[in-house]
Amino acid sequence: MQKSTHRHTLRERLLACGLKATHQRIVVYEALLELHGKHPMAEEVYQLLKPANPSISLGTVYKTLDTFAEANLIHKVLSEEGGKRFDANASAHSHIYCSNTREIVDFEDEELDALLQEFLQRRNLGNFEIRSVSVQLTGKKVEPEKQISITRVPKIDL
Amino acid sequence: MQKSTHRHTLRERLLACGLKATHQRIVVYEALLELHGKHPMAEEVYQLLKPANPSISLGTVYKTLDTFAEANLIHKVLSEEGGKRFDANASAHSHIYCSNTREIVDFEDEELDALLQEFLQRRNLGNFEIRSVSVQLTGKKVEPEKQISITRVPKIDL
DNA sequence: TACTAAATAAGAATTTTTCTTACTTAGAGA
DNA sequence: TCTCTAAGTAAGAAAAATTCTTATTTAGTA
Repeated sequence: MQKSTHRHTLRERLLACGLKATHQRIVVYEALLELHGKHPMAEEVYQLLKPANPSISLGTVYKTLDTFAEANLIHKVLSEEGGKRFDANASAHSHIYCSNTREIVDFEDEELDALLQEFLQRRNLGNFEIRSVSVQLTGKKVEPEKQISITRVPKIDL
Repeated sequence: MQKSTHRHTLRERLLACGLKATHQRIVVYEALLELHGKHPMAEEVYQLLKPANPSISLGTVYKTLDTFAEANLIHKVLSEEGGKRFDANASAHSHIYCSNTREIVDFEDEELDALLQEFLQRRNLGNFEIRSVSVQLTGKKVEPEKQISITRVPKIDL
C-alpha cells in the first residue's frame, strides 16, 4: 500500500472519531502504528517523528496522544515505572509487565475478556459506568532474552 | 492500642521483611496506614509526616515507599494520571479508577482472584514468573459525590 | 474564498522523580 | 554494653516527565 493511500485511511479514522485530521495527528498516529507492541512514551514517539517532521513540537505529541486515548483511537497503558505509555492497539486491554526488562507485552485473550465481562455483570457495580477493564500481570521473565510464550501481539491491519 | 505498642508492631513487620527498622521507615509506614484507601503519592505521605517529623526528607519518602513495595509490604498502584501511588493494603490487587474524581478505590474480591488464578493456571505462561495479578476498572461514577456500591475497603488490623 | 473554532509551535514553568555526597544509625558481634 | 559496618538518610542539585501560555496557523465549514 502506498503512503498516500495509507495516510488517507488514517485521516478517515481520525474523522470517524470526530477529530480534525491535521498533519501532526496523522504522523503521530503513523508513528504509533510503527511502534506497535513497544508501548512508547511521548518522547519516543517524538524521536521517531522528528527526522521527517522537524517542526513538530513535543508538547503537541503529548497532547495528541492524550486526545487519541480520550477518543479511544489508541490505548493508554499504565506502566509500572509511572510513565504514560501508549499503543495503537485499542483492543488488547491486558498487559504483561516484566520488571527485569521493563517491557510491556500485549495480552489479548477473548476467553479472559468474556470471563471478566461475565463476572462484572454478576457483580454489577452500582454508581459506576465502566469504560474499560484491564488485567495487569507483573513479574519477571525467566530468560530475559527470550519471549513469553503465550504472547500474541495481533497484527493491526493497515 | 497505644502508639508505642503500635510502633512496636510496625517495627516487627519491617524486620520480618528483612528491612532495618529505622524511625523514618516506621513513620512512613504509619502514615500509609493512616492514608489507607486514599492511594497517596509520595508527596502526600510526606505532607502528612512533616509536621511531626520535620527532619525527614522527601527523597527518603520516595525511596522508602519503593523499598516497601519491593518487599511486598505495601502495594504500588498504577494510576491513570501517571504518578506513582501506594497503599498499605498489600492484599487488594484490583482497583477501580474514576476519571471524574480521579480517585482509586480498592476492589478486593476472592471470587475474582480465584477466577483469574484458575484462568492463568490453564494458560500457563511460559518463560514468565508471575508476581502479581491486578484488574483495573476505568470509568466514571454516575453520581460523583456518592460511593461505588460494591466497594469494600477492608480494615487492616493494626 | 473567507471565517471560526480548534490545533500547533515554542519554550517557559511545573511537577515528579532520581541522584550525589557527606553524615547518621540500626543491628550484629565482641 | 561498646564498637563496627553496612545500610539508611538529609539536603538539595539535577534530571526527567508533563503541563501551560500565548501568538500563530490551519482544517473544515458556510
